[in-house]
Amino acid sequence: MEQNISLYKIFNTVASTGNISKAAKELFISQPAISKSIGRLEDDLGITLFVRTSRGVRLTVEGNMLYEYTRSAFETLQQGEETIRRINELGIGHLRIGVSTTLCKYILLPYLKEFVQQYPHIKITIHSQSTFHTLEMLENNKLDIGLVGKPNSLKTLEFYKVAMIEDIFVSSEVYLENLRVRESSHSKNELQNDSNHYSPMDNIDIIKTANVMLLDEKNMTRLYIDDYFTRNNIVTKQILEVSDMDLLIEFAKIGLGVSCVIKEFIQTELNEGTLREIPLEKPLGQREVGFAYSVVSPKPDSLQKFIDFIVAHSFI
Amino acid sequence: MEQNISLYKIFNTVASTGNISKAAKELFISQPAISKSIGRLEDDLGITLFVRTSRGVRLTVEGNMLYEYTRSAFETLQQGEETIRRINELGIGHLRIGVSTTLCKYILLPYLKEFVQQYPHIKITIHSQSTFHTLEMLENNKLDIGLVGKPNSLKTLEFYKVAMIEDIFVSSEVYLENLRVRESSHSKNELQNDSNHYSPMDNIDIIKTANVMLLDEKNMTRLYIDDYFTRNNIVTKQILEVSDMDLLIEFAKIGLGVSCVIKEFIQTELNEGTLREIPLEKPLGQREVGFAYSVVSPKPDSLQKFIDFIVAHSFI
DNA sequence: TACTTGTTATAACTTAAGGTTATAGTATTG
DNA sequence: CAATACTATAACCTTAAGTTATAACAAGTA
Repeated sequence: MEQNISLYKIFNTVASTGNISKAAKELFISQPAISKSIGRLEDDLGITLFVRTSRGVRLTVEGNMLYEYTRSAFETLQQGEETIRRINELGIGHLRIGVSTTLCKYILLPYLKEFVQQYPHIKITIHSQSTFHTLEMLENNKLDIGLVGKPNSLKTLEFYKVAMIEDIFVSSEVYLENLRVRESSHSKNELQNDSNHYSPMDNIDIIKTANVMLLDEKNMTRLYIDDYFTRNNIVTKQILEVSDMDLLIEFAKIGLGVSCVIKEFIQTELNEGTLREIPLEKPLGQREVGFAYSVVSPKPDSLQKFIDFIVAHSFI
Repeated sequence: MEQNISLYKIFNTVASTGNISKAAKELFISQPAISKSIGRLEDDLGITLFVRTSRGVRLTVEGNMLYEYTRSAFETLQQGEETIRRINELGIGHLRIGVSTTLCKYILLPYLKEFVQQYPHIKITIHSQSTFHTLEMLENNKLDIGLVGKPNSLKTLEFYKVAMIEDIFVSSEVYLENLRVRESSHSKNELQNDSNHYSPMDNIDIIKTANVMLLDEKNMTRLYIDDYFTRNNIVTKQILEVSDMDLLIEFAKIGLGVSCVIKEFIQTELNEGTLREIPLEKPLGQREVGFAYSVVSPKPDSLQKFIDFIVAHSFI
C-alpha cells in the first residue's frame, strides 16, 4: 500500500473540488504543495489522474475510479471521527433516536419508559422530525435508530416491525348528526334513513362534504392519505391542517370536523364513544411501523442494548 | 477532520496487530515513532484508544469503535489501489469473470462469443472455480462479475437471472435395459411390464441400484443433489464422481451408468435418443442461474458494458 | 530470586519530506 | 489585448516525523 496516506487525502480533496487552488485553500496548504503531491501520487501509481485545464483539473477515467474509493474511505473515516466526537461530548452510553411526534408519544414512549429504567446511564437524544429526515440521518450515521413507517426502499437499513397501524376517519357523534341534517336540507334525496345506520357508501360523501382535518404536509401519513384520495377520486371541500395528531383528536372530539387519525391511538375515545369511526368502503389499509437502523455502520453498545431490548419487549 | 491522516493508518495497524512493536515492523518505522504517533492521536482526539499491557496493547471500547471505521476505510482504499494496479497491468478495458466450468461452456460462452466481437479491446480473464469461491471473490472485489446459481444469501451482490436449469437423471437406452434384466433376475417380483413404459415409482429404484455418476464434491450442483437424496431417503449403491459435466454426459452415452446432468445442456442428446431421461416422481426442481456482481463497488466501464450487454441479450 | 525476553515510554538528536515564496507558462474572458 | 484564473517549476526552508539509545515494567524461566 502506498506509504503516504496523506497523498490520498490531498487527491480526494482535489478530485472533489476539481481545482487544485481551491483544494489548497480547503486544506490550508499552498497551491504548489498540492501540485507537487498530485504529481507525486501520479508517479507512484504510474497513472495520470487528472487532465489539467486552464480552469482547473478534470479527473481521468482512471482517476475517477480511484476517486470513488477514496471518497468512500474518507467518508468512513469522518464518520469514525464523528463517533469519537460524540463520545467525548456525551459519553459512551448515548443513543440518538429519530421519530415523528405522533409515533413518539404512542409507540416510542412506552418502550423508552422501561428502557431508561433498565439502563439509566445511557443518555438519550430524541430527534422529533419527519420520517424522511429520520431515514436520511440514519443513512448518514447521524442517528442510531429511528421509529418509522416501513419505507418502500430500505437501502442500507434494517427494519424491525413493532406495530401495525391503521388510518381511519373519526368525528364526534354530534358533528356527524349536524352534517346529515345540513346536507339533507340542500340535497334532499335519500337521507331519511335512521341516524344510527350509515352504510359505507354514504360515508365517502361525508368525507367529501365535511371539514376534513389532517396532519400537515410533507408528512409520511399525510402523503399516504393524499395518495388514497387521489386514487379514489375523492375531492374534499375543506381541509384543516394541524401539525400534531393530539390536536387532531381534540378537534374531532369538540366537533370541529372529521379527523384522520391512527385507530390504535384512540382506542379509549372509541370505547367511551367520544369519537366515532366513519368506516370507508375501501379502508386506507394497515401500515407497518418499526425501528430502522443502519446495517452497515458499527453498532455502539447502547444501540445494541436498545435493539435487544426492543426485540425482547416487542408486543407484536 | 484530523489533519494527519497517517496517524489513522498507524492506529489501524496497531489495532490490527494489537502490538506496537509488530506494527512498527509492518510499517517499516521504529517502535518509538509509533508510540509517539498513537500518543499524539489520543491527545488530538482527547480519548484513550489503547490500554497498554506488558505484552502489547488492547483496544479500549472507544478505540474499538474507531477501529471499525478505520478498518473499513483502509480496506476501501486498498481496493482502490488494487483497481489502479489492475489498470496498470491490463489496461482499463479489463473484465474478470468467475464461473464454474459447467456453466462456462453452456451459458457463458455463447454470451462471451458475441461480447468479444462487439468489444474486442476489453481483455477478459475467466476464473473457472467453485460458486463459493466466485461469490467470495466478488465480495472482496477480486472479480467483476460471476455466473452462478442463485445463492440463498446475496449480501452485497446484485443478481441478474439469465437462465433456468433443471437437474435430471439420464442414461443410455442400453444401460437401462441391462439394468432391468439384471434386477428382475434377483428380485423376481413385478417386473414383467413391457420395456418401454417405466412409471416414476420404478425410476427411484433405478437410481438406487444403478451406477450413479455425479459431479465431484464441494460443488453447488452436487450439494443440491446430495440434499435431494437425503430429503427423499435415497441411498445409492455406487457413485462415480467426475469433475466435469461433459465427461458425465459422455460416460452416460457409452452406457457406464446413470448421470445427473443439467437438462438444458443435453437437448441434442435427448432428441437424438442417445440419452434418455429417467423422470422422477419428485423432480429435483429448477434452479436460477445468473450473473452476480457487487452492488457496492464502483463499476468499471468494462463491467457496465458487460452488464448492459447481458441485459440486452438475455434470452429469458 | 535473578536472568531473559518482550513489551511500551521517554529523551535527545537528526533529517528529509513536505512545506514555503516567487515566478513562469497557458488558456479563458470581457 | 490586458486581466484573470488556473497549474507547474525552482530554490529554499523548517519542523514534524523519523532515528538511536535507554529506561521502566511485566511475565516467564532457570
